[in-house]
Amino acid sequence: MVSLQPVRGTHDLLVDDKRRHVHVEETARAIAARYGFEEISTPIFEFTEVFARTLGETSDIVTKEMYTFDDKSGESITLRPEGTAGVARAFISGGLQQSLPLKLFYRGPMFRRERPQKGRQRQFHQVGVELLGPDKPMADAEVIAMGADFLAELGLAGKIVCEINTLGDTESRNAYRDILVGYFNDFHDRLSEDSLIRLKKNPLRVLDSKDEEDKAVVAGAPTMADSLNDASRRFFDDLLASLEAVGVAYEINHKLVRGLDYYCHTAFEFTTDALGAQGTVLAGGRYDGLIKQMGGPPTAGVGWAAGVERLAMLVDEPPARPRPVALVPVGADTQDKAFTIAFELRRAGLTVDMGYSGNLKKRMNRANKVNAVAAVILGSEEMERGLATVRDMESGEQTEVPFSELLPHMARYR
RNA sequence: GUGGCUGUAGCUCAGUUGGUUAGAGCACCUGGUUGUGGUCCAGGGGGUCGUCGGUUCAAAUCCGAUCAGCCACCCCA
Repeated sequence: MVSLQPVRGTHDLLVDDKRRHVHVEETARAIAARYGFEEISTPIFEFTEVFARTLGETSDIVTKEMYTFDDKSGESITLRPEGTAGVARAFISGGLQQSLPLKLFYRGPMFRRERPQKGRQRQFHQVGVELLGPDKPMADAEVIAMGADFLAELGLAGKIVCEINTLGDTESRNAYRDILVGYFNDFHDRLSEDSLIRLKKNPLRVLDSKDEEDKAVVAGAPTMADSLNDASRRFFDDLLASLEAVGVAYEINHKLVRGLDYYCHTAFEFTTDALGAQGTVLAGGRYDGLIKQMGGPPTAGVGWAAGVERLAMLVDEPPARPRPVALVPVGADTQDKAFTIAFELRRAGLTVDMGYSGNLKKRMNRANKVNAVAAVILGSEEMERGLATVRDMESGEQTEVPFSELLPHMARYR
């Protein structure tokens, strides 16, 4: 019995759930297309190196959350824990620097071996975008605005806020890190165990600790803003101005940091309080150093990824599926004719459902179950007279329609 | 990886201090209607009570382990 359960943290997407997912993915793709982004796919597994090198050797994802295995050639393979590294790798191996700037959209499953909880699974799905080439804040603004539009299109504008911060360039970030470490070292005895570890591995992350005592210490900490050099400051100011110009509401959050090493300058998160502890629904930032670090040509980039499961939980109802016309043959001798009519209607663009067995009552029952708009009833008597009975499932009204007029008559149910 | 809560029919859940054949609603199937759905009425199928082990004359009920789910920490979409 145990073997018939899905693996922990994985889920089947049965029809209703799948519809919600598709709705989220399709609106993301539609919005991305509106911004000139084209969809690509990269493999769901890569050589382990691709992720280990780019995500940062100390990140939690690399150290404890990757699904890594040796394949038969002895190569270490990893199921992708996120999308950007694979896209960057594809950019390099595909020689895409010739077609910059590149606007890419992707969607698909990601894998992280975490303890499941609300909004967190071991196999989950993301939609994401990457804008490669431009190093101007206008690009960041475009990408963030696209995220905001996407969420608005899903009807989530009121439930979600956009938080934004800057990590500055390398110089600014290093300067800030030193100041921050100096500050936190004075509070060594007040910081939580977790934060002491963060202080060593990634000091910026102490900033978003949930521990109450840590928060008190963090409240008095110097902010990134004070450590920004002129270029970084201007970059951030220009970005904010661009966002305002296109009407994207945001909140600056000086404590917002990103978990992955490759980010610089812009970091942003769209969050909600409707999902418990996992409130981040769409997040991203700028990663100018990533592609070079992987061995490619120096190439700037900005992007984000959004969690499809989390968004699907927030969306009220996906659009209803189209209501079909039901074909209802009565008696074996009308089967073939009904089958033919079903195809004619389908080829005319109608959604048609025809069952495989059952008497009139059963078939009407099924018509009702599939929420049919109309039923085309065909008995031997009708067939002899060269017509079918069309029943409007809403009103219950029935009309006899000659075969020759069936297509135009049914057009209203399209 | 750590902690708390939970596991009874396809789904949502009852199940009284351990005590006979484990229940309800919804869903499903059949009939009332030999060519007419949704409503209504009547009937029916379906559970080794997550799994394994223990305590007991007796376990869905108590104990242990294990698996899974949920929630939180951690981390993140």
